[in-house]
Amino acid sequence: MQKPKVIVICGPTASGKTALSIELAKKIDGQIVSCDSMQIYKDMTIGTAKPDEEEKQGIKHYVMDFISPDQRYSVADFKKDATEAIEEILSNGKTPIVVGGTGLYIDSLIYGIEYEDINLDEEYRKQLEEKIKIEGLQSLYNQAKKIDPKAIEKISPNDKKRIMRILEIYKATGKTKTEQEIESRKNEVKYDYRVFAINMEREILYERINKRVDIMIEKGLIQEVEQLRKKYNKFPTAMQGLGYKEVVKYLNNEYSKEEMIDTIKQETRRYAKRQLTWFRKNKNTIWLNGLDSIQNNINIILEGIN
RNA sequence: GGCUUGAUAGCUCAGUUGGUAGAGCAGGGGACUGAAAAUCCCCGUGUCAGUGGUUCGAUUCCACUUCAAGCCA
Repeated sequence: MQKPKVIVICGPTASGKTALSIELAKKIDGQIVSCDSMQIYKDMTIGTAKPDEEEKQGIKHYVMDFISPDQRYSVADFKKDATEAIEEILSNGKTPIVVGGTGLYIDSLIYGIEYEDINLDEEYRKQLEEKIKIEGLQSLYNQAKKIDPKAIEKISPNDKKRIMRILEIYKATGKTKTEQEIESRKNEVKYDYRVFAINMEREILYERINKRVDIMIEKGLIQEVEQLRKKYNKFPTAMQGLGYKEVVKYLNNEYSKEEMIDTIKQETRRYAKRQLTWFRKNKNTIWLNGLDSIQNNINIILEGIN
Protein backbone atom coordinates (compact mmCIF):
# COMPACT_ATOMS: atom_id res chain seq x y z
CA MET A 1 0.00 0.00 0.00
CA GLN A 2 1.20 3.45 -0.85
CA LYS A 3 2.04 5.72 2.04
CA PRO A 4 0.23 9.06 2.23
CA LYS A 5 2.29 12.01 1.08
CA VAL A 6 3.21 14.77 3.50
CA ILE A 7 4.85 17.94 2.26
CA VAL A 8 7.49 19.56 4.45
CA ILE A 9 8.54 23.16 3.92
CA CYS A 10 11.48 24.30 6.00
CA GLY A 11 14.02 27.10 5.80
CA PRO A 12 15.69 29.69 7.96
CA THR A 13 13.78 32.37 9.76
CA ALA A 14 12.53 35.20 7.52
CA SER A 15 12.90 33.16 4.34
CA GLY A 16 9.20 33.29 3.45
CA LYS A 17 7.89 29.92 4.66
CA THR A 18 4.56 31.27 5.88
CA ALA A 19 3.49 32.99 2.67
CA LEU A 20 4.58 30.10 0.48
CA SER A 21 2.87 27.47 2.59
CA ILE A 22 -0.44 29.32 2.71
CA GLU A 23 -0.50 29.81 -1.05
CA LEU A 24 0.36 26.16 -1.54
CA ALA A 25 -2.38 25.06 0.86
CA LYS A 26 -4.93 27.13 -1.05
CA LYS A 27 -3.82 25.60 -4.31
CA ILE A 28 -3.86 21.92 -3.29
CA ASP A 29 -6.51 21.95 -0.56
CA GLY A 30 -3.95 21.49 2.16
CA GLN A 31 -3.78 22.24 5.85
CA ILE A 32 -0.75 23.29 7.79
CA VAL A 33 1.08 21.59 10.62
CA SER A 34 3.37 24.15 12.18
CA CYS A 35 6.80 22.89 13.12
CA ASP A 36 8.13 25.71 15.21
CA SER A 37 9.21 25.40 18.82
CA MET A 38 8.06 28.92 19.72
CA GLN A 39 4.91 29.42 17.65
CA ILE A 40 3.30 26.68 19.73
CA TYR A 41 2.89 29.18 22.56
CA LYS A 42 -0.12 31.34 23.14
CA ASP A 43 0.37 35.06 23.75
CA MET A 44 3.68 35.02 21.90
CA THR A 45 2.73 36.45 18.58
CA ILE A 46 4.88 39.38 17.53
CA GLY A 47 8.23 37.87 18.48
CA THR A 48 7.50 34.52 16.86
CA ALA A 49 6.16 36.10 13.64
CA LYS A 50 3.06 33.99 13.95
CA PRO A 51 0.61 34.62 11.10
CA ASP A 52 -2.62 36.36 12.08
CA GLU A 53 -6.07 35.35 10.83
CA GLU A 54 -5.82 37.60 7.81
CA GLU A 55 -2.51 36.11 6.71
CA LYS A 56 -3.80 32.58 7.22
CA GLN A 57 -6.58 33.24 4.67
CA GLY A 58 -8.79 30.61 6.21
CA ILE A 59 -6.18 27.88 6.07
CA LYS A 60 -6.24 25.81 9.21
CA HIS A 61 -2.99 25.72 11.20
CA TYR A 62 -2.34 22.88 13.63
CA VAL A 63 0.26 22.71 16.43
CA MET A 64 0.34 26.47 16.70
CA ASP A 65 -0.79 28.91 19.36
CA PHE A 66 -2.10 26.27 21.76
CA ILE A 67 0.37 25.84 24.64
CA SER A 68 0.48 28.13 27.63
CA PRO A 69 3.92 29.77 27.98
CA ASP A 70 4.17 28.52 31.54
CA GLN A 71 4.06 24.93 30.30
CA ARG A 72 7.04 22.82 29.44
CA TYR A 73 7.05 21.46 25.91
CA SER A 74 9.48 19.18 24.14
CA VAL A 75 10.15 17.39 20.89
CA ALA A 76 8.37 14.32 22.24
CA ASP A 77 5.21 16.37 22.78
CA PHE A 78 5.59 17.81 19.33
CA LYS A 79 5.95 14.41 17.70
CA LYS A 80 2.73 13.30 19.32
CA ASP A 81 0.76 16.49 18.56
CA ALA A 82 2.02 16.74 15.00
CA THR A 83 1.28 13.11 14.24
CA GLU A 84 -2.27 13.53 15.50
CA ALA A 85 -2.66 16.61 13.34
CA ILE A 86 -1.37 14.80 10.26
CA GLU A 87 -3.80 11.94 10.90
CA GLU A 88 -6.68 14.31 11.24
CA ILE A 89 -5.84 16.21 8.08
CA LEU A 90 -5.53 12.99 6.11
CA SER A 91 -8.81 11.69 7.47
CA ASN A 92 -10.41 14.87 6.19
CA GLY A 93 -9.06 14.05 2.77
CA LYS A 94 -6.68 16.99 2.71
CA THR A 95 -2.93 17.21 2.25
CA PRO A 96 -0.79 17.90 5.32
CA ILE A 97 1.87 20.56 4.87
CA VAL A 98 4.44 20.61 7.67
CA VAL A 99 5.95 24.08 7.88
CA GLY A 100 8.61 25.40 10.17
CA GLY A 101 12.19 26.04 11.05
CA THR A 102 12.83 23.77 14.02
CA GLY A 103 15.10 21.11 12.57
CA LEU A 104 14.88 18.77 15.53
CA TYR A 105 11.11 18.75 15.31
CA ILE A 106 11.13 18.12 11.57
CA ASP A 107 13.48 15.18 12.01
CA SER A 108 11.27 13.65 14.67
CA LEU A 109 8.65 13.34 11.95
CA ILE A 110 10.59 12.49 8.82
CA TYR A 111 12.67 9.81 10.54
CA GLY A 112 9.71 8.58 12.54
CA ILE A 113 11.49 8.86 15.89
CA GLU A 114 9.58 7.08 18.67
CA TYR A 115 9.75 8.66 22.09
CA GLU A 116 9.05 6.56 25.15
CA ASP A 117 6.27 7.73 27.35
CA ILE A 118 8.27 9.21 30.21
CA ASN A 119 8.15 12.51 31.98
CA LEU A 120 10.96 14.86 32.71
CA ASP A 121 12.30 14.29 36.22
CA GLU A 122 12.69 17.89 37.33
CA GLU A 123 13.95 16.86 40.75
CA TYR A 124 16.78 14.83 39.23
CA ARG A 125 17.67 17.65 36.86
CA LYS A 126 17.98 19.97 39.85
CA GLN A 127 20.20 17.46 41.60
CA LEU A 128 22.46 17.28 38.57
CA GLU A 129 22.66 21.07 38.39
CA GLU A 130 23.65 21.10 42.07
CA LYS A 131 26.28 18.49 41.47
CA ILE A 132 27.78 20.54 38.66
CA LYS A 133 28.02 23.52 40.97
CA ILE A 134 29.82 21.53 43.65
CA GLU A 135 31.92 19.03 41.73
CA GLY A 136 32.12 20.61 38.30
CA LEU A 137 30.86 19.48 34.94
CA GLN A 138 33.83 17.15 34.47
CA SER A 139 32.45 14.96 37.24
CA LEU A 140 29.16 14.45 35.38
CA TYR A 141 31.03 13.92 32.16
CA ASN A 142 33.01 11.08 33.75
CA GLN A 143 29.85 9.59 35.16
CA ALA A 144 28.15 9.73 31.76
CA LYS A 145 31.20 8.22 30.14
CA LYS A 146 30.92 5.14 32.35
CA ILE A 147 27.25 4.70 31.53
CA ASP A 148 27.39 5.32 27.79
CA PRO A 149 30.94 5.60 26.43
CA LYS A 150 29.71 5.47 22.87
CA ALA A 151 27.38 8.43 23.19
CA ILE A 152 29.95 10.47 25.05
CA GLU A 153 32.40 10.17 22.16
CA LYS A 154 30.31 12.62 20.17
CA ILE A 155 29.77 15.05 23.02
CA SER A 156 32.05 17.84 24.14
CA PRO A 157 33.02 17.91 27.85
CA ASN A 158 31.48 21.40 27.84
CA ASP A 159 28.11 20.37 26.48
CA LYS A 160 26.22 20.45 29.73
CA LYS A 161 22.79 19.72 28.33
CA ARG A 162 23.79 16.59 26.48
CA ILE A 163 25.89 15.26 29.35
CA MET A 164 22.97 15.73 31.71
CA ARG A 165 20.66 14.10 29.23
CA ILE A 166 22.67 10.87 29.16
CA LEU A 167 22.28 10.62 32.91
CA GLU A 168 18.60 11.54 32.81
CA ILE A 169 17.79 8.88 30.25
CA TYR A 170 19.62 6.25 32.26
CA LYS A 171 17.84 7.20 35.45
CA ALA A 172 14.40 7.27 33.84
CA THR A 173 14.61 4.15 31.69
CA GLY A 174 17.61 2.13 32.79
CA LYS A 175 18.77 2.31 29.19
CA THR A 176 21.70 4.12 27.69
CA LYS A 177 21.13 6.94 25.25
CA THR A 178 22.74 4.80 22.57
CA GLU A 179 20.31 1.94 23.21
CA GLN A 180 17.37 4.27 23.34
CA GLU A 181 18.26 5.91 20.05
CA ILE A 182 18.46 2.57 18.29
CA GLU A 183 15.03 1.63 19.61
CA SER A 184 13.61 5.01 18.67
CA ARG A 185 14.24 4.32 15.00
CA LYS A 186 13.09 0.74 14.75
CA ASN A 187 9.61 1.52 13.43
CA GLU A 188 9.02 2.20 9.78
CA VAL A 189 8.15 5.78 8.86
CA LYS A 190 4.42 5.97 8.20
CA TYR A 191 4.27 8.75 5.62
CA ASP A 192 5.97 9.65 2.41
CA TYR A 193 7.60 12.91 3.45
CA ARG A 194 8.75 15.22 0.67
CA VAL A 195 11.07 17.86 2.04
CA PHE A 196 11.55 21.31 0.52
CA ALA A 197 13.83 23.98 1.94
CA ILE A 198 13.90 27.66 1.16
CA ASN A 199 17.17 29.54 0.93
CA MET A 200 18.51 32.73 -0.58
CA GLU A 201 21.70 34.72 -0.77
CA ARG A 202 23.00 35.14 2.76
CA GLU A 203 23.36 38.90 2.60
CA ILE A 204 19.75 39.34 1.52
CA LEU A 205 18.50 36.96 4.19
CA TYR A 206 20.37 38.94 6.83
CA GLU A 207 18.87 42.20 5.58
CA ARG A 208 15.42 40.67 5.84
CA ILE A 209 16.13 39.50 9.36
CA ASN A 210 17.34 42.94 10.45
CA LYS A 211 14.28 44.55 8.95
CA ARG A 212 11.94 42.05 10.52
CA VAL A 213 13.39 42.70 13.98
CA ASP A 214 12.82 46.45 13.54
CA ILE A 215 9.22 45.73 12.58
CA MET A 216 8.73 43.50 15.62
CA ILE A 217 9.86 46.31 17.89
CA GLU A 218 7.54 48.75 16.09
CA LYS A 219 4.63 46.35 16.42
CA GLY A 220 5.15 46.20 20.18
CA LEU A 221 7.42 43.30 21.07
CA ILE A 222 8.41 45.05 24.28
CA GLN A 223 4.77 45.39 25.34
CA GLU A 224 4.17 41.77 24.44
CA VAL A 225 6.91 40.68 26.82
CA GLU A 226 5.56 42.97 29.55
CA GLN A 227 2.13 41.39 29.14
CA LEU A 228 3.60 37.91 29.27
CA ARG A 229 5.40 38.68 32.50
CA LYS A 230 2.19 39.99 34.03
CA LYS A 231 0.11 37.04 32.95
CA TYR A 232 2.50 34.16 33.70
CA ASN A 233 4.99 33.67 36.47
CA LYS A 234 7.19 30.94 35.02
CA PHE A 235 8.54 30.10 31.59
CA PRO A 236 10.21 26.69 31.54
CA THR A 237 11.04 26.91 27.83
CA ALA A 238 9.15 29.81 26.28
CA MET A 239 11.58 32.54 27.33
CA GLN A 240 14.37 30.93 25.36
CA GLY A 241 12.75 32.45 22.31
CA LEU A 242 14.87 34.84 20.32
CA GLY A 243 13.83 38.38 20.99
CA TYR A 244 12.05 37.50 24.21
CA LYS A 245 15.09 36.89 26.34
CA GLU A 246 16.76 40.05 25.07
CA VAL A 247 13.70 42.20 25.80
CA VAL A 248 13.70 40.77 29.33
CA LYS A 249 17.28 41.93 29.75
CA TYR A 250 16.31 45.35 28.44
CA LEU A 251 13.41 45.55 30.89
CA ASN A 252 15.86 44.60 33.66
CA ASN A 253 18.15 47.43 32.52
CA GLU A 254 20.88 45.06 31.45
CA TYR A 255 20.72 46.36 27.87
CA SER A 256 20.07 49.74 26.34
CA LYS A 257 17.35 49.70 23.72
CA GLU A 258 19.92 49.84 20.95
CA GLU A 259 21.98 47.02 22.44
CA MET A 260 18.86 44.94 22.77
CA ILE A 261 17.88 45.44 19.13
CA ASP A 262 21.39 44.78 17.83
CA THR A 263 21.66 41.62 19.92
CA ILE A 264 18.33 40.28 18.68
CA LYS A 265 19.40 40.88 15.10
CA GLN A 266 22.75 39.24 15.56
CA GLU A 267 21.41 36.22 17.43
CA THR A 268 18.71 35.78 14.81
CA ARG A 269 21.31 35.86 12.03
CA ARG A 270 23.30 33.20 13.84
CA TYR A 271 20.19 31.16 14.35
CA ALA A 272 19.42 31.29 10.63
CA LYS A 273 22.92 30.00 9.92
CA ARG A 274 22.44 27.07 12.30
CA GLN A 275 19.10 26.26 10.72
CA LEU A 276 20.72 26.09 7.29
CA THR A 277 23.41 23.76 8.63
CA TRP A 278 20.69 21.50 9.87
CA PHE A 279 18.69 21.47 6.63
CA ARG A 280 21.74 20.83 4.46
CA LYS A 281 22.26 17.52 6.21
CA ASN A 282 19.22 15.95 4.59
CA LYS A 283 20.33 14.99 1.10
CA ASN A 284 16.82 14.33 -0.17
CA THR A 285 15.80 17.92 0.29
CA ILE A 286 14.73 19.92 -2.74
CA TRP A 287 15.93 23.50 -2.47
CA LEU A 288 13.83 26.53 -3.37
CA ASN A 289 15.04 30.05 -3.97
CA GLY A 290 13.09 32.30 -1.63
CA LEU A 291 13.52 35.22 -4.02
CA ASP A 292 11.71 33.40 -6.82
CA SER A 293 7.99 33.98 -7.15
CA ILE A 294 5.68 31.98 -4.95
CA GLN A 295 4.00 30.63 -8.07
CA ASN A 296 7.29 29.36 -9.38
CA ASN A 297 8.15 27.63 -6.12
CA ILE A 298 4.71 26.07 -5.92
CA ASN A 299 5.31 24.58 -9.36
CA ILE A 300 8.60 23.08 -8.19
CA ILE A 301 6.83 21.60 -5.18
CA LEU A 302 4.04 20.15 -7.31
CA GLU A 303 6.61 18.53 -9.54
CA GLY A 304 8.53 17.27 -6.55
CA ILE A 305 5.60 15.45 -5.00
CA ASN A 306 4.81 13.40 -8.05
C1' G B 1 51.51 77.10 5.08
C1' G B 2 54.40 74.71 9.52
C1' C B 3 54.60 70.88 13.26
C1' U B 4 52.92 66.33 15.66
C1' U B 5 50.60 61.62 15.55
C1' G B 6 48.57 57.84 12.83
C1' A B 7 47.61 54.48 8.17
C1' U B 8 48.38 46.42 9.64
C1' A B 9 42.13 41.20 8.52
C1' G B 10 35.17 43.51 7.08
C1' C B 11 35.67 46.66 12.16
C1' U B 12 38.70 48.02 16.69
C1' C B 13 43.60 47.44 17.54
C1' A B 14 48.41 44.42 19.05
C1' G B 15 53.10 43.26 17.06
C1' U B 16 57.63 42.44 14.35
C1' U B 17 65.23 45.01 18.84
C1' G B 18 64.95 44.16 10.24
C1' G B 19 64.00 37.34 8.59
C1' U B 20 56.65 38.95 5.05
C1' A B 21 52.18 39.08 11.27
C1' G B 22 47.89 37.97 15.63
C1' A B 23 43.92 39.13 19.28
C1' G B 24 38.82 40.64 20.22
C1' C B 25 34.47 41.55 17.55
C1' A B 26 31.99 40.67 12.86
C1' G B 27 31.77 36.61 9.60
C1' G B 28 32.16 31.29 7.83
C1' G B 29 31.76 25.77 8.49
C1' G B 30 30.03 21.75 11.51
C1' A B 31 27.40 18.80 15.39
C1' C B 32 22.57 17.93 17.16
C1' U B 33 16.95 12.22 19.70
C1' G B 34 12.54 14.63 25.64
C1' A B 35 15.41 22.68 27.10
C1' A B 36 16.43 22.86 20.17
C1' A B 37 14.71 30.29 18.71
C1' A B 38 18.41 25.78 23.23
C1' U B 39 23.37 23.76 23.67
C1' C B 40 28.21 22.74 21.86
C1' C B 41 32.78 22.26 18.48
C1' C B 42 36.16 24.12 14.65
C1' C B 43 38.07 28.14 11.33
C1' G B 44 42.50 34.23 10.78
C1' U B 45 47.43 35.44 3.89
C1' G B 46 46.23 40.21 4.84
C1' U B 47 49.52 44.46 -1.97
C1' C B 48 51.20 45.51 6.97
C1' A B 49 48.68 53.19 2.51
C1' G B 50 51.91 54.30 -2.14
C1' U B 51 56.82 55.16 -4.40
C1' G B 52 61.86 55.20 -3.83
C1' G B 53 66.44 54.52 -0.62
C1' U B 54 69.70 51.76 2.91
C1' U B 55 70.31 46.34 3.48
C1' C B 56 71.82 39.62 1.75
C1' G B 57 66.71 40.70 3.25
C1' A B 58 62.07 46.19 4.75
C1' U B 59 55.62 45.62 6.94
C1' U B 60 59.59 47.18 10.59
C1' C B 61 64.90 52.00 9.55
C1' C B 62 65.24 56.66 6.18
C1' A B 63 63.11 60.14 2.40
C1' C B 64 59.16 61.76 -0.34
C1' U B 65 53.82 61.33 -1.72
C1' U B 66 48.68 60.52 -0.47
C1' C B 67 44.92 60.31 3.19
C1' A B 68 43.04 61.06 8.38
C1' A B 69 43.14 63.30 13.29
C1' G B 70 45.15 67.06 16.33
C1' C B 71 48.10 71.44 17.39
C1' C B 72 50.40 76.18 15.78
C1' A B 73 49.95 80.19 12.37
